[in-house]
Amino acid sequence: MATSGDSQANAVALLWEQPGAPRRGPRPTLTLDAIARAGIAIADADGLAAVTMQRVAAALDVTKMALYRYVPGKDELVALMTDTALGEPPRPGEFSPGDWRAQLDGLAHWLFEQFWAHPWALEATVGARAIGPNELTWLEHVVAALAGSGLRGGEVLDVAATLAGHVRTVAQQGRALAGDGGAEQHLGLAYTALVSGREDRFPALAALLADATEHADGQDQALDFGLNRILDGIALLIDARTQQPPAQQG
Amino acid sequence: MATSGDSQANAVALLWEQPGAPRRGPRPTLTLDAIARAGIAIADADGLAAVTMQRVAAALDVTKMALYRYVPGKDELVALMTDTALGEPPRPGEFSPGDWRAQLDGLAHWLFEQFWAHPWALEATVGARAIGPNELTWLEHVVAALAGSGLRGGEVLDVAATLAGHVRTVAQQGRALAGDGGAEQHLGLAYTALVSGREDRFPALAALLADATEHADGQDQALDFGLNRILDGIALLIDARTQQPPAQQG
DNA sequence: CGGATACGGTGTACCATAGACACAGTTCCG
DNA sequence: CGGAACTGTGTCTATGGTACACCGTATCCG
Repeated sequence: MATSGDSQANAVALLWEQPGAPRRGPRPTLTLDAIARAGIAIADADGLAAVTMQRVAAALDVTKMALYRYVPGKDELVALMTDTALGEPPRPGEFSPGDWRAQLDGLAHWLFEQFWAHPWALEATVGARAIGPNELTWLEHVVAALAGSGLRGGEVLDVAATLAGHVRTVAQQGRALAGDGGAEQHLGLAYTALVSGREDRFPALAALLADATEHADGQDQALDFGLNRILDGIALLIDARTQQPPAQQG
Repeated sequence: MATSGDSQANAVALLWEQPGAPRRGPRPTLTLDAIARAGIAIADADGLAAVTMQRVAAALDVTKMALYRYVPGKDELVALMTDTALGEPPRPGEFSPGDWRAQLDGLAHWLFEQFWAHPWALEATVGARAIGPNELTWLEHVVAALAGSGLRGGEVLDVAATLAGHVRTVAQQGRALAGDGGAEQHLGLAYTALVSGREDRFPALAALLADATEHADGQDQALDFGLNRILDGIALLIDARTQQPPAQQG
């Protein structure tokens, strides 16, 4: 399992190729989808570290070496799991046509739900990685929502990145707390434990925590708060663009 | 190396405890800082996967088991590396006092530089993890910048999360391209390769890419673009708050 | 219809890695 | 000066990813 190498290229091929089939020899017992789902079940239950070739194979009643007939290696298996777990994003254009803000909001919430349901997907999508069909479809919908907004191409991609980044962060922070110990319900409490006894070193934080612990807002609020700030900022730009000669050369 | 367990608690202790010393027995050959720096050098050069106890130990001319006298395990070593690599954030209040926007902008850029210089830190900071002193200091500065802005405590933390999330995302996307193959200079090119031949499935994306490939904006622009949108959105909220009876009970 | 040919699953093996444990050398305290 | 605390080392185990040879099976071609 190498982080480097061209496992990325292999993963791309695996994620994008059709299951179209030259049939010869014995019928395969497994399918890529079944393998992915077995891995997802393990990762959902016990985390990404618990996903070993051995365990996935055992869940499918084959030996681990059998898996290598379907996936080139573990990296590619994880990439496959990730895109499968994501699932196909909804088409927000059908529900709120013309309302880019509602569409982006919906897409962000959907993405959050996926990361929330499969927190290991956060770990699986750091560093250089292959982009799967479902992930690209999500991006397609974001781009479609912003078509005709007056934003330039690069800007649209940047908007998508900003949205995805925020969703990831909130999902991660929520899971970092609810995930392992399960004891701490709010990020503030984790900070409070660290700041406590070091108020001289973190005065602003200490003051904030002393005042904020009562009306703790959960991760839902954290998602919407940042999301609304980001969408406000985008709206500002779009408004500026649509009231001017569109997009001066630059 | 277990992702689960209470390695988090151990890491917290390791990151926060003073090197204060009961001295007896032979003088230690190493220091936590030297170990962290050896690990950082390896991770910078060959990625996080290349950081093994063996290799870190070899770089310090000891056996790998000697490291276990200093760190409880590899997870804790990585946590230590991460906070050490981050380094102490600058105090933006000294340079632009009273200007929260300039301060947040500076803090975000600083964080981006750290992640850019140590891309493995992105991988090291997913999932449940311990928060180190430098990371908390960064948060302290963000909170200090927003003190007196009229934002509520939870909202301030959410702002910090949004900023950090955006920085992480941009750093990650930039590295995902520049990192491994080094061939692709812009995210758009990676997308183009995938969309190409599937224009029917990704029409909006295809149109965007066809039009946007020339004026490609690098990761610097991606950072500033999203950052400005986020800061615009925050400014909107702050303005609204400061022009009204401050913070109706929520 | 019968081999050739591909293909799928298995068993065995190898290597790298994280970590446990007992031991031996070293320094300080009383 | 003797023991206690501490440091680095050598050895060992378990686990995980993956290569390879083998054998059985289903399909294709003549």
